Amino acid sequence: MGRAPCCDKANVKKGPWSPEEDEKLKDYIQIYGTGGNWITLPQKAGLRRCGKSCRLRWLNYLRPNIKHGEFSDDEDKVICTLFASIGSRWSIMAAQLPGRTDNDIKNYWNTKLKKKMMPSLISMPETGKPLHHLQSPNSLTSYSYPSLPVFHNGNINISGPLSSSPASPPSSYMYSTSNTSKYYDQTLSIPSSPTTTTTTASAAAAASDHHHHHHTHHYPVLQSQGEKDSSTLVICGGDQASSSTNSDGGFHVGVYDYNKGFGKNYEKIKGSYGDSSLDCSLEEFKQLISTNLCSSNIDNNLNFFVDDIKEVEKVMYY
DNA sequence: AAGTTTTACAACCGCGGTCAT
DNA sequence: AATGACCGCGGTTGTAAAACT
Repeated sequence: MGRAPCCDKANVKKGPWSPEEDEKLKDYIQIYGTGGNWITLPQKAGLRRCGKSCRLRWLNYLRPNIKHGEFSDDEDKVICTLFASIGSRWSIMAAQLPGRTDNDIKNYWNTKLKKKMMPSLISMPETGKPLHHLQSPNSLTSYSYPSLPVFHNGNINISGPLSSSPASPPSSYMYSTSNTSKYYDQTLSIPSSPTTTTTTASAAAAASDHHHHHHTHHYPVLQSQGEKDSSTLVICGGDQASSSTNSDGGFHVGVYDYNKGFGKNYEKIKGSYGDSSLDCSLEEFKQLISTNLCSSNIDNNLNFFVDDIKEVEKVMYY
């Protein structure tokens, strides 16, 4: 037999939190902490809420040092960078952006950033062959590419820590926003399935998850290599970039120049450029990948892969 | 000014992994 | 070992505010 039920579902309040409830929760946690048990917390704090709801409210809104309001350009870039390499791992992104929550980032991406980026996706003429012929024959559980080219943009360098938090994840996982223009070799070590970690240390925990039974992938980050201040970004989101309704996994790709925006020679995807372009199917994105990478002016010196552990084609492209 | 549509974001839901009983 | 709750995560929904017609 399991534990006792967490709460009386019929007797808990739902919906927006009142200022009084906020105060109660804040006061309680400031005095007693969460005690590592959200389920008993609401009762102790005198709240008619589910523990899960309290946790969410605290983490996303009441917790100290939460940043609200506009995202900076640097934050935009970090989000784009991470989305390009790891997809919708919002909690990992949040770990790289002090004061931002995964929910914040998720909302920001879905409502603003995606729209900002997607209309400029380049769709090249369908002349390139699909990359399936380059697919790795092996079903690998781990990738680690030496000297991977990484993408960078004018401001983001993937190396040093973004924050100086003592709980910073390993530097191999960190992004900085310094303005120096250098190239770095970089892999991201991210478990294919997030493990149970604390929110603040999720990235570190994820990055150090090699011993765990989860598959650990070293995600290459793509960069157009060329002149020193190239700011071309190859966006190729992971499978989790898709909504849950996409059972075959999402894969987003595009080329973005932070200085100029996306190239102007994009074309409509199945004639649906515009608002509906945001709803491009996975196949369209894959096509985009194929055509872009086979025929684009992006340097061929790219490493490219898709995670086939999750039943998406795995491609290595050098 | 009123009605309609769009946007932004807080909160909920459901899932997978973990853990307590 | 089996069962079922807990936890954290990502996706989705609800709704108030803003923008538009």
